Amino acid sequence: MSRAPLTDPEHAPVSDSAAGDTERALAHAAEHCEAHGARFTQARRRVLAILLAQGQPLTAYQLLDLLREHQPGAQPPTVYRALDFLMRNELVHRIESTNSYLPCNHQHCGHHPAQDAHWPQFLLCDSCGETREVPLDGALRQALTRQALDYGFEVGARPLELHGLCPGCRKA
Amino acid sequence: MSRAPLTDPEHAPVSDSAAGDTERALAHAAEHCEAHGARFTQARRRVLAILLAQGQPLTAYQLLDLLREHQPGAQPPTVYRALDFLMRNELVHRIESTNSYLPCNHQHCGHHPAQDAHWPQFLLCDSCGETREVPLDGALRQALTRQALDYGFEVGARPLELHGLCPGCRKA
DNA sequence: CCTGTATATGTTATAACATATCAATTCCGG
DNA sequence: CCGGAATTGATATGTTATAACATATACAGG
Repeated sequence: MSRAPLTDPEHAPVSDSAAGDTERALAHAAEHCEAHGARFTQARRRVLAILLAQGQPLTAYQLLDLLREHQPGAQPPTVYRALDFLMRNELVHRIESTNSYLPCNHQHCGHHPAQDAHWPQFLLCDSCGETREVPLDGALRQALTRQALDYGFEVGARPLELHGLCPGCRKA
Repeated sequence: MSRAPLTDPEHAPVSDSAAGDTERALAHAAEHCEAHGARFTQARRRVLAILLAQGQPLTAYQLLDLLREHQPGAQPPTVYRALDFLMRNELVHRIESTNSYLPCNHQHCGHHPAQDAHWPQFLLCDSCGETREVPLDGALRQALTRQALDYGFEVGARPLELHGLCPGCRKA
């Protein structure tokens, strides 16, 4: 599993617009937590901020390294607890096939039929690591549900992880 | 991730017919390897035999414990090497979402259009752990490929892991 | 304001999953 | 039999994730 190099979220990276996006996403997360009676603490905010700033999935220990720049005493449970919280609150997704985490882009919220809510799908480039969250298409959802039912299984709304090549890497 | 208790493959379990199935599968594996110039050694045979006898996915370390009953000095690399070999030769699959391994049931071999060969699919019961390998249905494959293409992605033939409830657990 | 209770965090250790490295052995074609 | 390639043995380590327990903080109700 090769991963791209990282940047320091506090100092270096991100264009102005990306930084703006991060701020908006953090504000949205804070609201969302408030609305659900969940506490959006410093540690949780920092972890989400790092993920938003990176723009790519990170492993828990990459996150830990970045978190330690702000919070030198951070330990693995610090990160895993924040990730658990963020996942419970639909703010972060875990990618099982790469043991990594990325912010929810809310593609699957609101704009689609109820069935698709919280049933996101990921397109993962095996060449460059690009990870794209997209809403689960109705036809695909139906085909999935249908085939499982052919064997008597009832599928839950777990994210699908589709591996392949992104547009850029297909040409190259 | 809770896992069912295990039995000793050499002594206890399996009905006569299951034992027969195991023998047939081992014989098939031996042929298959011979045909490909691959060496189906004792260690590899044992690992496959254990997986076949268990009738459920096993983690590498569960396998290691069982393997040690025959081969007390076995170490993690012993198991992982055997698994790598068996996976390269399409005799075993890895389930990413549970870090476990199970024998290929060859559902996806021969009886289906070329596109589906080596593109198996798994139905996983989140309640009892039952794992079923089934051929990838044409409609589903098409829907997958299609949706990925909508975003410019070209999907590869990675197994799908569909979580949900098996027929038995749906009732309960 | 204080105090009980739930929630969150700090800290240490360890569990669970997987690979690197290098030496010794085995297999098999010539 | 010889020599190279594949396999195995053995030790160590890397990577991902959680258990366990102590401490701190938030906050509702008296």
